Amino acid sequence: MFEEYGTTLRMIRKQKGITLKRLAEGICSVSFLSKFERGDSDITLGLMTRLLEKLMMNFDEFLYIHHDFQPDKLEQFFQTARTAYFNRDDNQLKELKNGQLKKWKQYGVETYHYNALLIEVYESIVDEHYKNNSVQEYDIHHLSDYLFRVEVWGYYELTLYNGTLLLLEPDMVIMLSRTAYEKSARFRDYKKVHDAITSVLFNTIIYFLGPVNRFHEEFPFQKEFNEFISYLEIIAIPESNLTDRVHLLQLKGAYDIRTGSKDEGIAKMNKAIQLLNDLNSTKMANNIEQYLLQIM
Amino acid sequence: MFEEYGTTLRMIRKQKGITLKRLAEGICSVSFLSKFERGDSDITLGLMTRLLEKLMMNFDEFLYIHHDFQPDKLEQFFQTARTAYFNRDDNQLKELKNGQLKKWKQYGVETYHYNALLIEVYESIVDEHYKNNSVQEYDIHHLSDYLFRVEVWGYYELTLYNGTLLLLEPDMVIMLSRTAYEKSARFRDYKKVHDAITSVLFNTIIYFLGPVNRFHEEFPFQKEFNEFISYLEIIAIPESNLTDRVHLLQLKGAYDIRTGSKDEGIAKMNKAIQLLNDLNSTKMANNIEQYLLQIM
DNA sequence: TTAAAAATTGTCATATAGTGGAATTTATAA
DNA sequence: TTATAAATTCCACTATATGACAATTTTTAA
Repeated sequence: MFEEYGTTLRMIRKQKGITLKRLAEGICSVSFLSKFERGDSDITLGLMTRLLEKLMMNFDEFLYIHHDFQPDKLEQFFQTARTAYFNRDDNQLKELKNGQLKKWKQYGVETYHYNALLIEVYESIVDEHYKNNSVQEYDIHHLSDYLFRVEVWGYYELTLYNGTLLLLEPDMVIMLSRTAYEKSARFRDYKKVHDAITSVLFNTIIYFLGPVNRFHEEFPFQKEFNEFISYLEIIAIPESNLTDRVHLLQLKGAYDIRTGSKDEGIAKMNKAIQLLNDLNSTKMANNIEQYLLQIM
Repeated sequence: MFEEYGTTLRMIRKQKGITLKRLAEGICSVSFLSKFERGDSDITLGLMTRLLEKLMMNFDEFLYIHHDFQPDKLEQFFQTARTAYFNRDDNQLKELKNGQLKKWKQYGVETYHYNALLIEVYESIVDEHYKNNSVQEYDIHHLSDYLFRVEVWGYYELTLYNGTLLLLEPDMVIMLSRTAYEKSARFRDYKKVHDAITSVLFNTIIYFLGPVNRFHEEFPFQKEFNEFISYLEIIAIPESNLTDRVHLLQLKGAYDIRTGSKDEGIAKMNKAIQLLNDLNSTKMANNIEQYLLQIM
């Protein structure tokens, strides 16, 4: 049986005060639209597209309403995974992982496998005494293989990579992040994907800076740092995106400190902290403050 | 004939390295998927939903790719209208309007009429010697009637209202903006609509502040100003949305000046300007500076 | 190469998406 | 109320989306 999209459509149509006959005109027959709206028939993608267009509504919004104001399954998956990760809820992580593994075995579709891998990465960070301690090298290799193969990176690939990059080797991160930047180029005007690209670039830079307890060591990634900063500057941050700009300022400050220009770096980070406090974004300000303290 | 969605699906499937048989498993027959992917058949909405889910892709992104990386028709409409408005291109405005009027007459669907109205509002602002000088009162009434009637405001209603509110009477704006705020509540986790709500609230506040050349007059909208500011503060601006926070700071400054607390107001606006300059958002900083100069 | 396996396409049968128009219900107006 | 029109549903029918399985092409592996 099919989902009863029609009833949702009818609700929307009624709200807009459009009669069934008028909506159908030029698209399909009145009798069929009636049948569909009552939930007595599924509908062809082509017809649905044209009906929604006439109702001034896009597919995403329609499905959001239809699913009782819940995001789509893919976003729900990433969202719950992230939430479980932030809450260090290893039970939920395990449950999520098993769900994906089950689907992988059932259908043999690799993407479910990658999803399980993403969660495994989360698990290994949350639980330090993780059985395997590190995620199977074979699996990681499998995932990066996939990412290299895909020709256009969309929301899925970017979000997947974003969650796993912390566990990859530097060489791999350099190549994959560059690939991510290049192969998502066509999506740059599509907000959701654009945000995902930006996020990948930020995480890449954070990766190269390394954990705070190693800030006294030599910094071998100057070239890479500048490469990814330049991607961000040239393409990703419009003047109006102040949040990302503050974030960038913070990272540049950390870079200065990392490479010896302590005073400059501290000045930048303090400026970022001050900006955030001026705008009452105190939690974000505190985070940077903490970070700065740990570095010093 | 139908659009050949199938070929796009095939491309995506191949990229992900998933075999036709595996994608079809549990959803539809192999032979049908093959036929669909070759463009020899349309497909039911129900099947398509499940196929895309398995490919880890949402509808919006799929259609974006299918339409050669162009946004959907609705967004295109609003986008081109706004662009023509900013460029003061009255030829394009006229063309757009006629397109919508034509569809209105052809189908009798009122939404096309509202779209034409939106553009008429733009025209009347761009061309001061506009024939009717002001948009027909009857039409405006018709539009606000619609907005009052709709029970859930989505992206369309919010964007439509956002573009026309400047020409409405204060009483109407108070009621409609409040309605917009309340009746879009269920969408607050849906980014696109959330942004549209925020934008409506900002424009409402700007409306009440009035044009710069009347800043010396009495300010009769204290209550309303505070009402809409509170909506913004409570619900609309998460800590991470610095751009909106700066914008809010600017408006609070303008409010102070408008209501007599000059020094306080100037201080706030200067702070906003400084914040923007610190982040190299010079165009935005200049805009505020211009605004401040005109007020004084 | 070549044989075997895997993946895709073609053929035909059937379920169901979709149509035209009559019948029914609902809204409108006197 | 009652008559009239408008909107929706019902019904018989057609077109096409979808399935089962055989035929063909492509890939894999020796």
